[in-house]
Amino acid sequence: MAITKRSEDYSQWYLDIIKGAKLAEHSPVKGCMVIRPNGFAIWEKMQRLLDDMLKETGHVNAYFPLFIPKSFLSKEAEHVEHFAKECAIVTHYRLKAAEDGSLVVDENAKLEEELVIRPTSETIIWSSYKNWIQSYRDLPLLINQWANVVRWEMRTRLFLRTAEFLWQEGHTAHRTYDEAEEEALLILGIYKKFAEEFMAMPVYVGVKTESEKFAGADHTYTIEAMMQDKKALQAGTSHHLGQNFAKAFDVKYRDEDGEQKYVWATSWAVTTRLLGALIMTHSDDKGLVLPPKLATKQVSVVPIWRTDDARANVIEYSMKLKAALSERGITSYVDDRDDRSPGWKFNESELNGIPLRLELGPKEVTSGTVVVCRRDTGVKESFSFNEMPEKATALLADIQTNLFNRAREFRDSNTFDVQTYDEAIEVVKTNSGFARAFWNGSTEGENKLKNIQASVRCLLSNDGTETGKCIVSGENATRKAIIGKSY
RNA sequence: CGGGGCGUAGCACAGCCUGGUAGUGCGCUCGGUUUGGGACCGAGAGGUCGGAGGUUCGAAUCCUCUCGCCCCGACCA
Repeated sequence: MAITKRSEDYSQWYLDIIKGAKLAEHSPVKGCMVIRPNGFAIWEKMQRLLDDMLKETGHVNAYFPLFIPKSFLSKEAEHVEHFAKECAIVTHYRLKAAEDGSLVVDENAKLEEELVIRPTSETIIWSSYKNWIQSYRDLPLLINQWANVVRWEMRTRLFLRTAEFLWQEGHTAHRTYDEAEEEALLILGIYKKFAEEFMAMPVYVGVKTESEKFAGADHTYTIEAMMQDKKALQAGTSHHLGQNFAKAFDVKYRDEDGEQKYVWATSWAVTTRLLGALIMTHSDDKGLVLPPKLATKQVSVVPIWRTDDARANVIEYSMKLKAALSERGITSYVDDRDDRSPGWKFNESELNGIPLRLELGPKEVTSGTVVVCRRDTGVKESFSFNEMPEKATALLADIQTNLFNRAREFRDSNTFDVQTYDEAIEVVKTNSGFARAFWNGSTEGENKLKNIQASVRCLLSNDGTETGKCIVSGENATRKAIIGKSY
């Protein structure tokens, strides 16, 4: 059920799917995205689930300004060097009418200090933390915000890299390096769990190389997924910021021993890119495929009739079914529009990724049955009306599992363990997926990969039992790298 | 910023090479028949052919300029 239609032009294909399912579209504003209600509903559900996971682990939400004084950004050297290249800047606060009636910028309303529209909020948040943190008793500080950010990318791509995007960004402060490390790993685990259990998207978990890490971080953890065209997508990152921002913003606390110490920090984020990841992991030629746990409507009920009498009857049964499903916590809708044929409704629910479709016509009413069709496999079955709700629960669970297993098998069968650099190149060049190999983390090795548009996606976690030779330097290495092309 | 491609009806496109009444499919409106995998028939509405200039009796078509979009690279969640 994978993609066949446009595999040679995957990005165009998935744009078609998105358009068909009316999830999003390019905005009149260059590089930006309009998220339609259908798409936003999925994002809202993802937000809710992730927010719950964060709150369960002691995080709280807050909100910080959209505008950042330009000078703040320059306080952390690596940070500014990276983000300066892609900032939108507010320079004036007023327009006026020109002589020809058009609106022009009022040069008298020039800001003394320009404001940067946040590309990320470390700097504005740490300027607050300076005042909030005085004592070790104020730590840890575990704050998250849901917000929009702007990065003026040279090239944008719907969902995956828009000029403005929505995200959650966590910013925490801790007493010790180890405590910050624990936090960064806790979040990494939450991201992995969210991706795999809710999105049914398997991810490789690891650490970024020096050249790929977040600007201003000590080190960056990442979850990396494989899309159906075998390219990698960075799906979430968790950064250990060391004391870089604490020092840049002079955030110190008085410890138990009476000493003034800089705090240790983390930051972490996932974005509306996850919507793209979801689409590109599961969808097929018929349209979206949504994992049941993220589908806002899990079941579509299609009543089928010819006559008005039959119509009243099948709709009554459909409503009963919807109520029975609702009692089991399954969300559904009855598609009783009489200006669309059943075939049209079948196709539409598939386009929109509804995990289960129930068909209910005069035949079923007579026999006391319901036909059910699952989105992931297309398999149709018939169950008695009374056992349907129970079967639906089981089927939804099975679809959730099946989507994950299917995606994992795809990824695993397209990840190749290689022993030499040439083999790794071969894997990437033939678009066969990911190469996995020992890597000692040299920047020189990474630069070689750039020549073929590949990169080290992450260095996998290391249980210490296996060692080997780095495929670039030949030196001993303890970690394996995932190498591939990425979005 | 470099290299390609494309701008024609709400959407997808043909027509351009070789200048001569503005086309097709989907969608939309109306009428009828239909409805178990995107129904069918008939009638109808809808376009300054991205913009400006030029060549010509005549330009969607040829020439020049310009604006915009998409793709590929550098950049990136």
